[in-house]
Amino acid sequence: MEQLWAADGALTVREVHERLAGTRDLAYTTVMTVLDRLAKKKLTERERDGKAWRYKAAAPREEMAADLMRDALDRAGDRREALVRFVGQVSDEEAALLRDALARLEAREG
Amino acid sequence: MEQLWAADGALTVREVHERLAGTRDLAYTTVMTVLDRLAKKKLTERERDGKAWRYKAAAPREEMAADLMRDALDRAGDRREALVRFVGQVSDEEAALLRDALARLEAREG
DNA sequence: AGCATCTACTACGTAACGTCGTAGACGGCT
DNA sequence: AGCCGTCTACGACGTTACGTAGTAGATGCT
Repeated sequence: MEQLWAADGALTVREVHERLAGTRDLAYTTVMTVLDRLAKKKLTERERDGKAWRYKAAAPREEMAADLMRDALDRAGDRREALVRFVGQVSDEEAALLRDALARLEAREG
Repeated sequence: MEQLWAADGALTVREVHERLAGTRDLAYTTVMTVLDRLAKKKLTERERDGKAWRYKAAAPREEMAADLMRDALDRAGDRREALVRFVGQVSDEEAALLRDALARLEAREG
């Protein structure tokens, strides 16, 4: 149900429901409940728009992924070991991306 | 229930149960069920030892963490962006560890 | 044969999640 | 004013995962 991230800005329940109508046949209230629960979990923010709520992702998909990676790392015990294993699993391309990201970080922080 | 990783090698249900007896007051069968379920999920391997099973972690805690990090990354959409955000969240020390791990990888793979 | 040990199977409560329905509030149109 | 459509709030149900545990039955030692 997180294809809401695929959509762009802040959407109302109706809009999300309409966008989903093509691929999935969901009740309007289903979409509502999900959006509401996401909001409760702070994964989504909402603001009033007339009588309706307008939802938008609290953080982009990529931020969520990064958060999950952090969580995983935090449960590792030996961080060094976990990181070593992680980069060992990663594709060459991803390793390059990582190096790049680290380089940028260094540049930004000195 | 994953303090089984804290223990070292392959343990039988009874042994795990005994080790846990100090901190948690669990029924023998509880330990058994958990170990069995972990085995079903391939998180643990078991081999016969007389009539008993002897369980050992299929992968160390750190490997599991690395796997989770991979999973998270795979759900990211834009990997580059996710990695950038991830290194942005990471502590200086962890960034250093990461750099180190990448350097080793490079050395090993050419 | 009897007893201890161990496994397999089942069960129960709780929690999260996807799915949905009903009830009620609010605003526009006639 | 009264009806109708739109939207929300809240509750509900099935499924799955998980922690906990009991019972039944196999197996092996004495």
